[in-house]
Amino acid sequence: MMSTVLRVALPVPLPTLFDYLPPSAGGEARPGCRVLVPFGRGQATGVVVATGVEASVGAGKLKRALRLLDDAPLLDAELMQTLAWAADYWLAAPGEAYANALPLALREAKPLPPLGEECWSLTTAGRSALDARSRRGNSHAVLAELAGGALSSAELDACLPDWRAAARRLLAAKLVERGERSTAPNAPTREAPALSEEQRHAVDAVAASLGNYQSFLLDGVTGSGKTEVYLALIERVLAQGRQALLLVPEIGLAPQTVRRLRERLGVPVEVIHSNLAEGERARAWLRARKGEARVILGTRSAVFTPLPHAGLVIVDEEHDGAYKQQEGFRYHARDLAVVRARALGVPVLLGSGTPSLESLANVESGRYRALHLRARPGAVHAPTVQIVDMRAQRLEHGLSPTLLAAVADTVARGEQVLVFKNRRGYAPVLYCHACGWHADCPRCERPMTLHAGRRALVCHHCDHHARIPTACPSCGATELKPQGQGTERLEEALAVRFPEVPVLRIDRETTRRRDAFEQLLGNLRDEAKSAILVGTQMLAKGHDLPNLTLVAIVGVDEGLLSVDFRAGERLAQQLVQVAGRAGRAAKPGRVLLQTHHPDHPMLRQLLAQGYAAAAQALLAERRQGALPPFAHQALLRAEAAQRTAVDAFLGEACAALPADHGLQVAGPMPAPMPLRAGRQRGQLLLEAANRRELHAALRPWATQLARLPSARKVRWSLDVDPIDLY
DNA sequence: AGCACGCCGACT
DNA sequence: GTCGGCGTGCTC
Repeated sequence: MMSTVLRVALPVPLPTLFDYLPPSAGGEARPGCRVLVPFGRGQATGVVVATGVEASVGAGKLKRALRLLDDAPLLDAELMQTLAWAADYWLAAPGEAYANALPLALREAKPLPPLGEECWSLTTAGRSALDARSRRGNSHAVLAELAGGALSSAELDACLPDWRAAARRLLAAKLVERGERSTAPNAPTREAPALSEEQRHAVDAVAASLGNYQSFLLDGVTGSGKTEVYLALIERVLAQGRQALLLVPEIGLAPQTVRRLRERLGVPVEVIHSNLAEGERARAWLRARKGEARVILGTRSAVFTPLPHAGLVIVDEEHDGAYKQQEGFRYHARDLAVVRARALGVPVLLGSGTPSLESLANVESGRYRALHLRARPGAVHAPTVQIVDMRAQRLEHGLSPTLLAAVADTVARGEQVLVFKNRRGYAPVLYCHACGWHADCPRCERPMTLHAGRRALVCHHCDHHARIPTACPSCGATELKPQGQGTERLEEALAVRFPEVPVLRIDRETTRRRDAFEQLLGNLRDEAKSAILVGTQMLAKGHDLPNLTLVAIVGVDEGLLSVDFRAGERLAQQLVQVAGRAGRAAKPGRVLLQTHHPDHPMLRQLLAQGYAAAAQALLAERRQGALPPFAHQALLRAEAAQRTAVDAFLGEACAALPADHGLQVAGPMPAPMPLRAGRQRGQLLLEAANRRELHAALRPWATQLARLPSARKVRWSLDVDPIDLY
């Protein structure tokens, strides 16, 4: 009889689990518990996946686990099951999937942190030091703040931004001490508004499914009141004593949402995202696991939060690509949310004003139930949209007379304008008027973007910086010209043209500083003054500016001409989201769309019939072309310094596909960007009409890939349901 | 992935 | 004579 062992998932990118003899001391290891094990020459913390199984390796190889780290499973049965499913579905290394589910602080062999909120208070010595004024600067300020009683880290953050270093010194000097206290939620301070007919219908439909799994797609344009539907449902879930998980695509959207949740619900609301300090994140995760946290708001990784009393899962802006992890364990949080909801036996609500074609196809097939919010309660009318034909117009820095006139009208009325251009920098190309040379990134062989303010050429693919040449390196001419427009150039042109109006540029460059963004927009929200905002897609989301009545979209042609089959969908979503910024309050909104392709069918349909119709047409094209969501794809990517290494690996990989796999194979071929950051890139695309077939073929293949000799010479990854083919 | 072992070039 | 380059192999 073979000895029975623990099967452990370790955080290594290997397709295997590892077997260990149970630790000699300590309690019973159960699936979901963490164990410390000897691994290679060192130690590793892993998650027990199975117990009492027969060893898969010879007894000579078996080692004994060192120590059991948890008496009770840290990951409950539902999460263990969901993670096993996820690792299998996305063809991931199981150890990486389990590691991903745990906050970083819990992947170490340390005792669990206390659950309360970290708080700071004065010691007796501290009080004397304060009275004696023996400390100066921030240290004194910290003492003074704490004089009135203990404060949490969050409260200190609010009143004294640079308190941590001082607090650490005071802690070392024993003038302050660190404790914990349980989070006391505030009573709700805000009443729920009356729901519209449509909102009530949506709430009732989902509420009727509470206690059972069912997927819903809530299709509601910007300003239609999706958030109120979420809030009303969360209230119902809380009334049943259950937890709600709300996912948002990015942290930027979290603060306003969390404020709204706390004002309304009067229960502990936890925020979980990757910008949180690791200790805080672990605490929030553990409070959810204990059932103390009742509402969990978070980004992608929050989909792994334990929910012992789950009642509802919501995915806001479900079409957003940020839900897909693009390295390591390449899961899709929206899809995983649906799988979890099924395992938890609770409804899942996917919300978007511009649903993904995947979700629309799921509605069509009956897997999801559709709910609609068509009215915009806050707005009088949907904005009017007008196409501006750029052909044969005299352009001023890329801006047509029509567009400039509309801007002039709007600011003359004391209203605000948003000029949208999805391109940072001054100009996307710097070229020589004499010989046609242009500045390319040496590591990507793509044009470098001119950044006038930074006095540099910057590659937006690899962040390579170069100086701006004074003369053409090819012919020596000094007539180097910026070609095309970025936000920086538009800002400059508009500031010259409208000297009396403040022009604000909002993109990744101008909002480096944390709260700059909020501050800039906050001022605009309060004041009914005219202003011109120039920005990239950062501006497409969230923020409600009641005095913004004109959205001018400058050039969308890149999106219309792209070879990527998802470009049309993404463009339609982006246009609708940006257009939604216009006219949210009492004032009607107007949207101008500049293009060289005014007759493009997708544009025409989007404007004439709206997103739903355009999406149906795109969906029909996808069906026609046997593209996702009507086909299923996996993409093997590889990169290396040497092209030959890439080709060798992809060739071997292709040859290693099982016979009679029944898949469509495209490649091996160069990636759409064949060179990036000095590395040669290639790919192999696999496609099947049937999901099961795809997985049946890929499962054995994925484990084989790691064993290919040529795999050592490249960096490679396998991506199931890739959303970017670049 | 990390880590060690192992065999070939420019340095104290 | 060594320090160290990264090729190869392994991790229960």
